[in-house]
Amino acid sequence: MSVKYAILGLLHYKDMHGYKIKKHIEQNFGHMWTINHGQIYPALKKMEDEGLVTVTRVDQEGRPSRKVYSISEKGMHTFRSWLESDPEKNMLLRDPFLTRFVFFGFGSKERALEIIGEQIKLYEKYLKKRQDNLVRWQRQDIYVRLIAELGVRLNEMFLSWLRYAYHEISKDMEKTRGEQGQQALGGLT
Amino acid sequence: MSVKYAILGLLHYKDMHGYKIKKHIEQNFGHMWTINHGQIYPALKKMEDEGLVTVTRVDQEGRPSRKVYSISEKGMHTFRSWLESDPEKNMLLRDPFLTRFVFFGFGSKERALEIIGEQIKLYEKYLKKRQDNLVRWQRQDIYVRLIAELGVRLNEMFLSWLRYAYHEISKDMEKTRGEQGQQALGGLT
DNA sequence: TCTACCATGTAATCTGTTACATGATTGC
DNA sequence: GCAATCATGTAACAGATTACATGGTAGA
Repeated sequence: MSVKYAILGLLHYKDMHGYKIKKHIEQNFGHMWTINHGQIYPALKKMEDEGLVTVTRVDQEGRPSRKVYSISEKGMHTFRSWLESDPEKNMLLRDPFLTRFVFFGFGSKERALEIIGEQIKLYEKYLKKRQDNLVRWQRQDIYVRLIAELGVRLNEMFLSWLRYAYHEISKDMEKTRGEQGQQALGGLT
Repeated sequence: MSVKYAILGLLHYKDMHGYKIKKHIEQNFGHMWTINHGQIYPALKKMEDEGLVTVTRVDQEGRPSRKVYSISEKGMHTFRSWLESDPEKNMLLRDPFLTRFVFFGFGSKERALEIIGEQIKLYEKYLKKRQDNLVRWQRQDIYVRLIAELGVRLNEMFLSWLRYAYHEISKDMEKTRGEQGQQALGGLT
């Protein structure tokens, strides 16, 4: 369970509660790691049972109370042996937008441009967020800073590709104006 | 099941057997989609039961025989309604290398550089493959060509980041020569 | 008034990974 | 001789998503 080790890693920096862990991952590592709250709460509970973390309930005024977790000695050892051992696993990646993109040739170009336009807006928003991160992480741990830089570069590259794609498809649409239906299908390898 | 729709999409181009589908995805879409054969064979079977595809057994000399799948009318309709409908799902992304990278500060810099060096070699290999794809897809369907371009750009960006990271960490190592242990931990948000 | 955000949790379901199972051929 | 590639499949397990469940506050 890589979620487990990732949480243990984050708890090295500071104590956190489940909701915060999720927000933190989205904010800082969204370009390399996605997560649901349905994974975090059961994971934290299990880690508590295993003695890897300890909990303190913190009540708040006007807000639901938090369960703040701290890493234990045992948790640190567990984390360290994970960090030092282990052959790398494969990357897991599923991007529904790109999966659809491949097959845009079987639908209308107008719809394709519409969907690409939405992605552009979305990634413009992400880019701002990641640029903020970069500033915040500038004087911190070198690895976290490098990860933030990757986030910005990745986002910039993806945005520039999206705009290029938009442009290329528009061009192609003008070229084939008057014609209709699908393009000729290429011969797949 | 996005695996299902992706297979239906591929079968629009040409008939394929399970093993080929896997190879094809790895070769052409590895930068946006990873897959195991343990997903493909059961999916194909299920799709056959649902009447989305038809099968033909093709015997070969000196090799195991293949089960070649073709998309049916029903399969095309199913695919088309998927393509046109549907709000986008979230991206699923898990990169074990980057997850480890974030926490390299808790291990040794030498080990970090070693692991980064391995990734550089790996992505140099991938880059070659993706550049080959780009040439092969140059005159094909615009969307597939654009996806191939994304693959190359993504790979180039990642490689340049890896080299930059390697350099930055080396620099940092020299700066702190003589000192030992970990860096100061930054205050997380 | 309605949406978004804060904050936790569980259960059912859906997906993905790994190991087991088999076995021939090609290239180093 | 050994590893990789071709080719299919299943079963057990691990991991991820969604919906259900609850409920207050802040801002548009």
